[in-house]
Amino acid sequence: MIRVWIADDHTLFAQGLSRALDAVPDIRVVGIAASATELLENIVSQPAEVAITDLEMPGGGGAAVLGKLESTPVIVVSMHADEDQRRAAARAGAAGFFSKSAPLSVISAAIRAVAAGERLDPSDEAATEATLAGYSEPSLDPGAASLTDREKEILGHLARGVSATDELAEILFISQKTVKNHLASIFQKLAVSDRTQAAVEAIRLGLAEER
Amino acid sequence: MIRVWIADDHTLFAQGLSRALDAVPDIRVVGIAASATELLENIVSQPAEVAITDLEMPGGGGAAVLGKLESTPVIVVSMHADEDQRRAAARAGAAGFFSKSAPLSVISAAIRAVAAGERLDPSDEAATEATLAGYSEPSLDPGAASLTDREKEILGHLARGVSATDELAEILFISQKTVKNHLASIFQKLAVSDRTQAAVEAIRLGLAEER
DNA sequence: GGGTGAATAGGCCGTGAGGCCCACGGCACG
DNA sequence: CGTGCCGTGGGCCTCACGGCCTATTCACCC
Repeated sequence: MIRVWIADDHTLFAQGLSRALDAVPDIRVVGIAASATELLENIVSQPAEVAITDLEMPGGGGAAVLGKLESTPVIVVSMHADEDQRRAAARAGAAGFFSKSAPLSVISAAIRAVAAGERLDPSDEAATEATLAGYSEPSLDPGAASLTDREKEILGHLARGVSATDELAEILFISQKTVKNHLASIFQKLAVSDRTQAAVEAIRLGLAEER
Repeated sequence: MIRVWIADDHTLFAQGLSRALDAVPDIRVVGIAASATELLENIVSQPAEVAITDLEMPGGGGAAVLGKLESTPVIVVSMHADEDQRRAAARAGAAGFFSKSAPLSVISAAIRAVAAGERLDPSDEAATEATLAGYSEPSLDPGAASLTDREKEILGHLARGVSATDELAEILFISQKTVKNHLASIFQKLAVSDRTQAAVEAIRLGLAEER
C-alpha cells in the first residue's frame, strides 16, 4: 500500500484525483492540501511515500515543496506540459513530471515507480515511458494476489450485495457447502473474518462486477 | 439520479472528477470525453441531464459544445476564473461557470440546480451562490433519506469494515443489543437483509466515514 | 507417473446474526 | 400536555454463518 499526499489549489482536481487514486488497489491518499505550506505542515503527522503537487499555486507552489521535502519524493503534475515547466520541475528536483492530460494509469504507474525509488527524469520522456512500463500492474496485497478466479467471482457478487449462501450457490450452480469453502479461503487470503469485511475489501480492490 | 457527461482534455481531471461525482449519491457520470466532438458524438446514444466542460480544449473547446447542445444544459469549469473566461462562458450560453478551485460540494450543488432547470448566471456570483444554497443537500433515495444520525454513523463503520456486533458496540459506547436494534432498523430502511448488503449500500451512498 | 493445486462436496459444532416482542427516558412539535 | 420519534436496552428463538477436517475429481506440470 503506497500512501500519497496531494497538494493542489484546484480543489476539484485534488478531490477528484484523490477519489480516483483511492480506487487503485495499492494506492491510498492520506491527505489533501490546497497550498505548499499546508502540505509541509501536515505531512509530518500523516506521513506518505509519495507527494503529488502542482507547480503553480498561490502562496508558494510546487518548487517550495520540492526544496523542503528531502525524504519524500515529489511528482509534479501540471496543466501546461511545456518545456519551461518541465525544466523548472527538473531543476527543483522533481521525481517525475506529468501533464494533467495524462491518463490515470500513467500517474498510478509513476507513483509505484517513484515509491520504489525510481527517479523519472522530467526532461527525458522516452526514458520515463520505458521505466513506467515496468510498473503498470497494481501490486496487489499479498493476500489478494493469490485469489483464484472462482474466488474473485464470488467476491464480485459479494460486492454487488449478493451475500446469502443459498443465493450465491444458486447463481454459481454449486452446493452451499462449496460456497462456504470458497468463502473460508477468501477470508484467509484477505485477512478478514466475515463476508461483510470481504465485501468492503472487494469493493476497495475494484472487484465489484459490472451490473 | 442525475446523469452527467464530462468533457475535458485533461484526462486526469476528468477521470478524477468522474470518480468524485460518482461518490455523490444522487449523481452518476455516464461518459467522459476528451474533446468537444467526442462529447457531441456520444451524448446522443448516452443521454445526460447535465454536461460539464472546460472552455479551452484542443480541437474545439467548450464554446463549440455550448452552441450545439440545445436540450442539455452545460456547466463550464475552467482553471482560470478570470473575467474574460467568465464573459465568454456567459456569451456562449453556459448554465453555470466555476473555477477548478471550487470544492466538490459546489459543483454537486450546481449540477443539482442546473438539472432542476436553474440557470446560474456566470457573471453574477452573488446570485449563483444564493441559488446553490438551495441545492446543497443530496436528494437521497427514499429509504436512505429517513436514516437517523446514529444509523448513518453505524453504516459508516460498516462501510469501513467494522462488522462485528461487539466491535461496533465498543466503538459506539452502547450495548450490543442496541447495535442490533439499529441494524434492524437500517435493514428495513435500506430494504436489505443483512449487514453485508447494508455495507455495500452504505459505500454506494457515500456514507463511508473519513479515516 | 507422481505431485500440486483448484473446485467440488460432506459432516460437525458453537456462537453469533437476525426476527419479533416489549420498555423507558428524552426531546421536539403541535 | 399529549403524541411521536429517537436512542437506549432486554428477552427469546431459530437458523445460518464461520471454524475445522476429510475426500474426490480433474488439470497441469516437472
